[in-house]
Amino acid sequence: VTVKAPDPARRSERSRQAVLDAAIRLCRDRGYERTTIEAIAAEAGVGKQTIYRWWPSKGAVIMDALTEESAASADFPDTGNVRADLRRQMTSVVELLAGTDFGPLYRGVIAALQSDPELAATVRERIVEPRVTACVERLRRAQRSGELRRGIDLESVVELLYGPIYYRLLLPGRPLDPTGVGAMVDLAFAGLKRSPPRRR
Amino acid sequence: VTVKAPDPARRSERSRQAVLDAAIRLCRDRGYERTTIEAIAAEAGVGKQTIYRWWPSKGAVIMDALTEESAASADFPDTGNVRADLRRQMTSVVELLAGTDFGPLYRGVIAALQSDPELAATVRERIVEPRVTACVERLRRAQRSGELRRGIDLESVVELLYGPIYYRLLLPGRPLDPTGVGAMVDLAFAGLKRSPPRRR
Amino acid sequence: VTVKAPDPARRSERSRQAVLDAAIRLCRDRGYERTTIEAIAAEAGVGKQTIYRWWPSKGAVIMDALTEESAASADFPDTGNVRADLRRQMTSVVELLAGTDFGPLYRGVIAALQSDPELAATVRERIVEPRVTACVERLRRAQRSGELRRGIDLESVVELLYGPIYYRLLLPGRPLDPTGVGAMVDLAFAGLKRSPPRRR
Amino acid sequence: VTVKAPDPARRSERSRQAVLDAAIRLCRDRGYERTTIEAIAAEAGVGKQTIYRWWPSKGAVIMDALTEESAASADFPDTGNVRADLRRQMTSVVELLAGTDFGPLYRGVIAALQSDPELAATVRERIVEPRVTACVERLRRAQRSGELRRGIDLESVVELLYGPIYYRLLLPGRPLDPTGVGAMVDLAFAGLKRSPPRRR
DNA sequence: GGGTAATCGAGACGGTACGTCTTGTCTTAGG
DNA sequence: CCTAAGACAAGACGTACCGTCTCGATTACCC
Repeated sequence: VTVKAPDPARRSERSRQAVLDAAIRLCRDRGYERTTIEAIAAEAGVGKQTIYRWWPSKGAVIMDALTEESAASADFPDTGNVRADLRRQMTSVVELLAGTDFGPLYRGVIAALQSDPELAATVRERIVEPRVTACVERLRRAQRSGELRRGIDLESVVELLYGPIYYRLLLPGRPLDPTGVGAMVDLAFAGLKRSPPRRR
Repeated sequence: VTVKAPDPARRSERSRQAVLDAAIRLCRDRGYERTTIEAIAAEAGVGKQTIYRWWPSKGAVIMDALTEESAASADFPDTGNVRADLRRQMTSVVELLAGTDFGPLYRGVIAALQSDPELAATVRERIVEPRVTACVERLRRAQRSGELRRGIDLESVVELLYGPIYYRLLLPGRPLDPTGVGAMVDLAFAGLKRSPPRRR
Repeated sequence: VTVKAPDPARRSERSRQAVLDAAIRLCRDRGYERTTIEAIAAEAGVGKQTIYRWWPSKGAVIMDALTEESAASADFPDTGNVRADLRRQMTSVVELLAGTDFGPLYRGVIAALQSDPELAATVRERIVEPRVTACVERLRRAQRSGELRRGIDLESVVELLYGPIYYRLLLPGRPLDPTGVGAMVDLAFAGLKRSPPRRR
Repeated sequence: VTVKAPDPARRSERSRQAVLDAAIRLCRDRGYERTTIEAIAAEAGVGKQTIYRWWPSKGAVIMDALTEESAASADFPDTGNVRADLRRQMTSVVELLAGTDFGPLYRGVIAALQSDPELAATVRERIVEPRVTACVERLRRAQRSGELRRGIDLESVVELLYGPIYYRLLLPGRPLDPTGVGAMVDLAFAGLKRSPPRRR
């Protein structure tokens, strides 16, 4: 038995926009958790069925709304100085997460994704992977040009760079702060261990 | 009007245990999200009121259950070799998160905490802060003994170490894997940048 | 503003038949109440609009289907013996109601008509009145020929004859049974009261 | 597997009354068909679950409301004159059906019962059978005392008396009219056929 | 050791949202 | 212009849980 899929050609752009707008508006007003599909439909002036027809879950709606409003490209700058480029990129990521609606909404999506494999897949494909890939590529270029050590796993480097950001986004304690991101990148670059004294 | 607080002395240990056991059991069977207070009460053979009397939320119950079963101390080993100690410690953390029930439950708690400040505070106090503090102290000793560079913010180091773990715990893509943790610690120690050639 | 009436000349006979057939089929399978316009359209391979264009309600569709398949005339036999004619006629009515699909469908229509004046009017015109009129006429002839008492309201007689049938059709308890109809007619003819003893 | 039945001892009389009142009020205002369980719950200030817990269907609620407000006994008067007693009784039935809220509500219940066997059983037990039984008993006494012919099936007599009432209650055409009921009873008593001329 | 007060299991309660279903209208493409 | 198809706004359906409440029936403490 196959589920009858709706025909995307007949989709009402008007309703789609209304739903995404309403979702953003409600999340802003009452937060992700207290925003319901029921309320989104009412706020958007749309039948609930229209939402269920085109999105599998509330998280998916918010995901769409998120990628709609900030179609922020995953592209990395490449000025030839990888550390400067990473500082700039990570700082702008944190500014987005800490300074706009994006942060709280994204936190909600990540929370939802813990128990929603379909949403997890969407987030991976649409958010995580593109950025990982772009970052890895930038790092590879830096590695080739001798800015980075050889023999290190670049995906691990991505995690070393993004990990602390997610840590502060999702765990209570020190909330995200764009001003400290540069130092974090520098720390990752320099490493923890004491440099051996240069021989004179 | 003061809220009448229940008297802890009269609390039924039997019920408390039954609730925590039932919570763990249900979360294991159907996952955090699909576990309800209703079901915990039924499974534990306990009145719902008994749960609401002693815990503020489902997340708080799971938190208690979690800290009950793994009263894993936050203590850090100190063998004098900080890199080895960190490798051992981080590896055992990842083993707990990836190899036991703890991981999925903890993911659920972190998801819930995104919209529950009270739970967030509990997690910070009972889970995050003790470990951060213990880690910072171990790092400080290492810094004093010259194993670590001076002038680096130790809390940031903690985030650099734990960040990638939470990244892989909470984001879809590469799930946690205890075998790679050591390399990650090494990477953080060595840093990304190419070491300048030793002068001859 | 005038409602634009559809042009009957352009009506698709093919669709009309498909709808009526599907309606009968679905009512037979799942009963009147659980048959929906949605399902009729799907089963008939017809757009919903096509149904809404030509029929005002589900009840009207079933009404059409009913009068289509059993175009049973309302004509009364007239053999000169009114009691025998009524016995025959009422028995055949009950046989139709109790022995075919007609009964359950008709019950559904009568149920629907309680809250649908338009359907009520249709049923009155197409089902009830023709039969009442035919019955009254037959009774009038009987009255003239001296088989029936004079001075009795013939419409009331019709109700006395049909009433018990509808009673058993629509109320739970004794369901309709064609074998008892003759006795019922006899009872109506003879009346309840004890005949005064014939004088000797 | 047994369905867990709610405990009637814990039932809230307050809610029960509020539901029945609201049901009557809404049916009066918008009719049986357009009254929804949703609206009854809202109007009564009651959770929907409370309705679903205690009643199997909307029809059952209305049934309760009906038998609540008119706990009209099924008793028959017995003055010794059966025809007069029946005239009085049938007239008061018709007055109830034609002159109060009872009529429209009862029509709705009978409509619903056509596709709801459980409701049908309730109506049979609570409305139909008691009245049939009471009527049969009164008729039996009349039969014994010689007011009625012997050898006639008394249940059929009940149908002969009530049938025309339900006919006019449920079919479109001549609506119920209390003033004509007496004549109808007389007609049933006298029968249709011309009395044989008394011999001189 | 008897009174009394709080906790306990149980589960009904007023609510809210869920995800589904159907209604009757509207839109699109094809004949 | 009718048709098949089906998206749409609306809103009721019956279910699941929420957090509060009201019951008796145990406790466990105080006098």
